[in-house]
Amino acid sequence: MDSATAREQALDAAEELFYGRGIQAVGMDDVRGASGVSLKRLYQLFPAKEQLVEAYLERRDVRWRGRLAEHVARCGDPQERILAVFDWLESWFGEDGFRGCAWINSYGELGATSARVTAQVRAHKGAFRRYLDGLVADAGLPGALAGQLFLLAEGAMVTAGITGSTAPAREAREAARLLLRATAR
Amino acid sequence: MDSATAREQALDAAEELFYGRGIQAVGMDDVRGASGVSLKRLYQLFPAKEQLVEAYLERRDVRWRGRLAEHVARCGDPQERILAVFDWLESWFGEDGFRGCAWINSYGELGATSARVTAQVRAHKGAFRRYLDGLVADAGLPGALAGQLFLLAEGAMVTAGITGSTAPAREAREAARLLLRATAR
DNA sequence: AGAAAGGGAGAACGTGCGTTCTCCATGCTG
DNA sequence: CAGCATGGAGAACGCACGTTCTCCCTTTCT
Repeated sequence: MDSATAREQALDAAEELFYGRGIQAVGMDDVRGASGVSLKRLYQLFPAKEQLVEAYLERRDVRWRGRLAEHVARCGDPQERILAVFDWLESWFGEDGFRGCAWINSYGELGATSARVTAQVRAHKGAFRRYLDGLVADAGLPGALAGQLFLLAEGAMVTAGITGSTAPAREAREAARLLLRATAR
Repeated sequence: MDSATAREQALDAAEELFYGRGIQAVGMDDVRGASGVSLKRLYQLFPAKEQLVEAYLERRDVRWRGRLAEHVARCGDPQERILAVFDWLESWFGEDGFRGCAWINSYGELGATSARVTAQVRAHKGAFRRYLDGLVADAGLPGALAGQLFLLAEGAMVTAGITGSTAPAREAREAARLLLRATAR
């Protein structure tokens, strides 16, 4: 088996297990079993578990923001694009196996012990925040709105994860709509 | 040493350690060292670590909601009371050792493996949500507003925890103020 | 064909930790 | 004083898991 595909398979298994069960609850042996990549090869590709965790978060970050941006870009109107963020959240919350935001969960698990994980969580949230900044600027709205939308989105992710409901996305969307109207005047 | 005070000392130490370092990163021996309560006694009081964790979350829930309600009750005006929630969040975020919401962090750590912890997180968030429901009803505002305020508060807690800044509380307060004005008419 | 390198399966090693046990000191009861 | 319960200190036990090692098979190069 090719080394690049072994890496992908390992990351596929790691993502499903880490996200679904939590990072600390998953052993390297579980990753081996789910991926079919032997322990020897796993440790060649990722010299320690922490590096597998980092690679998991990094790849998921790229994909997550890509999926969001792709969905949002389908909207032409700048204000609609802002609301489309919350529509996408709703469809994400409804996916099988949804269990909250991977970065918020990772922060809860490892934020106090791993500086690398904390840095990756901050980087991910910073990138999402800047993405919202861009959408708000494109709509010609004041920058302060982006922070408020960000908080709504984060609150929705956390609440959807804990309750298992998609409703927070719609509530956040409605709040965002009101804030847009109030801010645009 | 009295059994009741041993229990309090154990819980004091457990709370500081679990909240500050994460639950899984803290061993029963750490709790013993920090509390001065011997292992034998610890296991008499809490037959397993999970029960110590539950007692920690439960006691913190009562205290957390008590402190919030106490602060909010100092405001006479019903609409001001709603905004006072976010003022209290800001002072909480600024406390030494603040590291985000204990329940959100616990959910990230143990939500996938411990049904008891998940239930306690849901109970805590449900109680906070109902508290907001009450404040909104007292102000004569429509119930849908409470859900939006709840999401703002949750987003602020998560973001303050991850970034270590108190700013999310002010951003959430400003968003809440706008939603109040937009909803009140 | 023979040698050598690579990889898989899984045993082995070391450590951390939840939990229990041993041993001993202390203080109370008859 | 004898005896007994209580509790502390810390060793001991069992297990899980991150990491490494052993053994064997396959493939490839000469």
